[in-house]
Amino acid sequence: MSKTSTLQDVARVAGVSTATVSRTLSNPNVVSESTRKRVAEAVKVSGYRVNRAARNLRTQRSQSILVLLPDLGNPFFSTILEGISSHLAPKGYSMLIASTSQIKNTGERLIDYLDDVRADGIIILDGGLPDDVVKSLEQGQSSRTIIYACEWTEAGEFPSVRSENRRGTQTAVRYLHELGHRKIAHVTGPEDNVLTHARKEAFEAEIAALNLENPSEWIMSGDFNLEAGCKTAQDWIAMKNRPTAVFCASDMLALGFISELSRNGIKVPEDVSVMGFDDVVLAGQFIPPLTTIRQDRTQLGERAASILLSTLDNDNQEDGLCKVVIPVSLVERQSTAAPKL
Amino acid sequence: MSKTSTLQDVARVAGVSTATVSRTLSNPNVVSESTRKRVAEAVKVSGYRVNRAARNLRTQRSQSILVLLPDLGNPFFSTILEGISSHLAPKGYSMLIASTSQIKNTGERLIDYLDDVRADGIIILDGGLPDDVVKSLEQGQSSRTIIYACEWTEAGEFPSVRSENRRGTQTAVRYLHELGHRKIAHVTGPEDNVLTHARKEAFEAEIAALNLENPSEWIMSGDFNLEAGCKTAQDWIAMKNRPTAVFCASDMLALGFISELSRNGIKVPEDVSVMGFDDVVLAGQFIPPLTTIRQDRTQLGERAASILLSTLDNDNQEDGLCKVVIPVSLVERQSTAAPKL
DNA sequence: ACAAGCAATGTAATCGATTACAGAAATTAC
DNA sequence: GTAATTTCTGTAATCGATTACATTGCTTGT
Repeated sequence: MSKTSTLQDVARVAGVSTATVSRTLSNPNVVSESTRKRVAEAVKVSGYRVNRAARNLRTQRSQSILVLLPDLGNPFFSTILEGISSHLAPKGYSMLIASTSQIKNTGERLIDYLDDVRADGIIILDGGLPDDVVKSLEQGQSSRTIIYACEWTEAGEFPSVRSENRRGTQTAVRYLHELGHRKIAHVTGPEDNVLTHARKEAFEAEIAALNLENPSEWIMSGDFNLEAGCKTAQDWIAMKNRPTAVFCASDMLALGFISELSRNGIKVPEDVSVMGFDDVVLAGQFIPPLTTIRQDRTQLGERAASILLSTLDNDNQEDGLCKVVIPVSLVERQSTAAPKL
Repeated sequence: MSKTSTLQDVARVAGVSTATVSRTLSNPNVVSESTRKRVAEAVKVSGYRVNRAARNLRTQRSQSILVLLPDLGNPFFSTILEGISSHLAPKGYSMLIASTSQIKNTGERLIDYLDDVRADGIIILDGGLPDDVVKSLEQGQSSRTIIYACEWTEAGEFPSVRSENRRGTQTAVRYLHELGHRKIAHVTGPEDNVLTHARKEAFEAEIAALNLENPSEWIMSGDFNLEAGCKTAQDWIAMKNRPTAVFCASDMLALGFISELSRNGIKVPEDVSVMGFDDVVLAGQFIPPLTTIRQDRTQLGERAASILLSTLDNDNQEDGLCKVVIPVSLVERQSTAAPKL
């Protein structure tokens, strides 16, 4: 029916050339006041909308950013997405989403998104991309239009935004120590994850610094999810020499841990103190409310988006490979207490 | 440096015309065996990747779908997204994400995404879009390329995929009734939501059918989140004539409800039975594990995507305004029990 | 043997915006 | 008054793929 009108149509109505219309739209101050009005009017009557496909072809820009997550089903990431999106939308950028498992399955190459003119940049929330994929991304100047958020990779050089994982862990351990705990255990995240390593190393360092007991069974390997928390709680129950406090590498772990203990009649924090990391919405409402280290996930997303956009727009190379670290904070709730005598 | 190669380049290498290359790629069986090989070889050596922007312009298709959510930060939707994405990716479609609040803020018109050639179709997860927005979408044949998932709208005619909200609610009430409860309350979702209405009406209908008591204070208006659950729990506590069972319109509500009760020393299910709706990951791990009505959110997303894609591809008009309803099921856990005598 | 049909390929128009370049008009300089 | 600028606008090339139409050569039927 009424096909959407093109620049041509607007030009005809306004009685000017398409070049003038285009200029009026993208750079109003180079045309005269009068044409500006005429064109504005013509745009209005014809209901003109720029055709993105055409613009994208000509400019070789897509005005959209690809966000890569390890797992779409995991609610942990939604807040980060919110942060990213809130920065992108006002600047006219769209947000494309894909999961890394998808990428692996379909055999798509990430770099294609860029070459393709499907995306102008990529925000990666998954530190676990295969090395060859990362290497291929690193080539050319494309590495500048890629940024890691939350997680990062050691397989290549990319700008990144992350939380203070070390300081957060240190804070947690010290807090437990100050409560009087001397037997502190750690439940880690998944084996091959950068966050897991960072937090585990920081944990061990702090335990050493405080001169605390550290049998190897007190480092329990888990995952970031509830199930792993339940499983490791079983391990804790089975221990002869039980730690009086457990620092979990994620809130979900901690919640699973607590819930499994509770099913076995063990009380938190009376019998054991449990801490998490993240401060997900639920942490404050759990029973008991969870003491945890708060990561500002919204800001994580916002900063990543903002850095990416600024390098895209100004292509100011000086910025270099920036690495931004977002502060974390201790949120004291009721899952922790002084140890029983 | 090495600019990505174009169809022209491939054509030159293979010694054929661009038309032939294009045909080989999109419709291999119309070219001869020998050219097919030559072109395949040329594509490989030149590392050719189709330029999406160019293709999009020519075909007036973007090979991407816009998904609109009410609130990106809400983890409820991530599983639906997972379902959508898993269907889109293998078919070569990308997934664009925007939140409706964004749309309202930036004053963007949704229809533009379609006119724009930014998206070929839209999946809407928010039944609460302003009426004028919905109306504008309904015009033209664009209404066919829009589908509501999970929620829906009464302001226009669109295909949709939803869960059995009525039957789910009925199941919940009957289950509580069979446990022996005669005083059953309902905590609703947010005021203006279609799911809220559907569940509330179904609740009232079933209460009437079972001939149960139904004072107005037993319909408590809430929201879908934890906070509302806490607030309404206060209301329950303040009641003189307390219901012995509470059916909440969402799991988050139920979890908030339970956690607030627990803070006040009231035990679930001993003192009151609480049910939710959704079956979020956490429901099974909460203390106590939550009895709830399970919605298959992955399937919700998958079906929506699959219907949308099939109308896009075949544009088989016969399908008409389909309305798919996905079954729900009762998940019996430990937040419900027979009432105290 | 010749028309008709088919298969494979090439030529060139096309999608709709952006922008380099050029030209016209108006302003300023001296 | 003429040259030099500046300001504004138009012409036309361009981005890279797709595809209608034309062409060529070959098969097939009678």
